[in-house]
Amino acid sequence: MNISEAARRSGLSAKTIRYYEEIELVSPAARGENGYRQYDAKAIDELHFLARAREVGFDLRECRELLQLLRDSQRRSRHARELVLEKSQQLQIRIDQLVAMQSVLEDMASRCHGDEGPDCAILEDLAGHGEES
Amino acid sequence: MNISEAARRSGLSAKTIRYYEEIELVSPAARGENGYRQYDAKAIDELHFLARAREVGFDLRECRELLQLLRDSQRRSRHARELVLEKSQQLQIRIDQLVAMQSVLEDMASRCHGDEGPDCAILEDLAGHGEES
DNA sequence: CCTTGACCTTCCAGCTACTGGAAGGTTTAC
DNA sequence: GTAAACCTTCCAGTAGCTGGAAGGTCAAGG
Repeated sequence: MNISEAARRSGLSAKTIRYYEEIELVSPAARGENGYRQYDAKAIDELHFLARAREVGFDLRECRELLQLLRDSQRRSRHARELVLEKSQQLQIRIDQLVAMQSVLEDMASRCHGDEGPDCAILEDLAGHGEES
Repeated sequence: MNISEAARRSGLSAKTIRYYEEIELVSPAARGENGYRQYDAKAIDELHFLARAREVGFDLRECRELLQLLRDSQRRSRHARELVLEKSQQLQIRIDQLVAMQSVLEDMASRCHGDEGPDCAILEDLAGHGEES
């Protein structure tokens, strides 16, 4: 199977697959006579695993760790679970930040006329006249 | 006022202030005899405005636009309001994504023993045996 | 047999928004 | 006098790709 088919099946782009090989996240693909990369089911599984791990928020360093666990028959599931719970906490922190940011935006928008005149609560807010925390 | 004091008052780092000048987000600072950058209250106001805009999620391109509005006495507050509401929607989309990612993580963690053995619902999930959407 | 289009290869550049660090000049305090 | 704490510029690196150029390969149609 060539790289574009591997891309289609794994959920990664061909570019990304080459990139993952370059940074040695996955082992170098086998090559056909013509120099084209060849992928078998096992290789696709690893690529798909990476795509899924990225989708739920793991960065490439963490993906590397997860992939090692996947390959290691001596692994402890506690290890994977810790990685997942830590990531979940990180996401929670980020979510809280975004929610807070959004509520500031909504508050500003609600106090802005949003008309054709220059008076604007938003710009006044951002300029921060009056509040210093 | 020197750059480190400007940094302290605006909420940006000195590095960031120099960077904003380099990319012409702010106009070049005045210089003292010794070549040091000098900041007055007006300059601080703009830097502080940028710090606040960044905090609520605007990227530098958007900050540039907001800064133009701040400076423009002919502005329409509708314009600023649109920017804010659009950004709020973008944040909502990102929040929804993160919440979905987190719920996948929590679900996986809940089904993993997290013990010293190799059996791991998380790794099985990520490997995606059985589901193809 | 030739061409056309869709593949594939490598390599280099660019994106966002900074941050770190080197090398060197200045100012201030003791 | 000297050490600490400023300041300057410039270059490199971060994350995770993505786009594009230049060129090789392959399958189908005329």
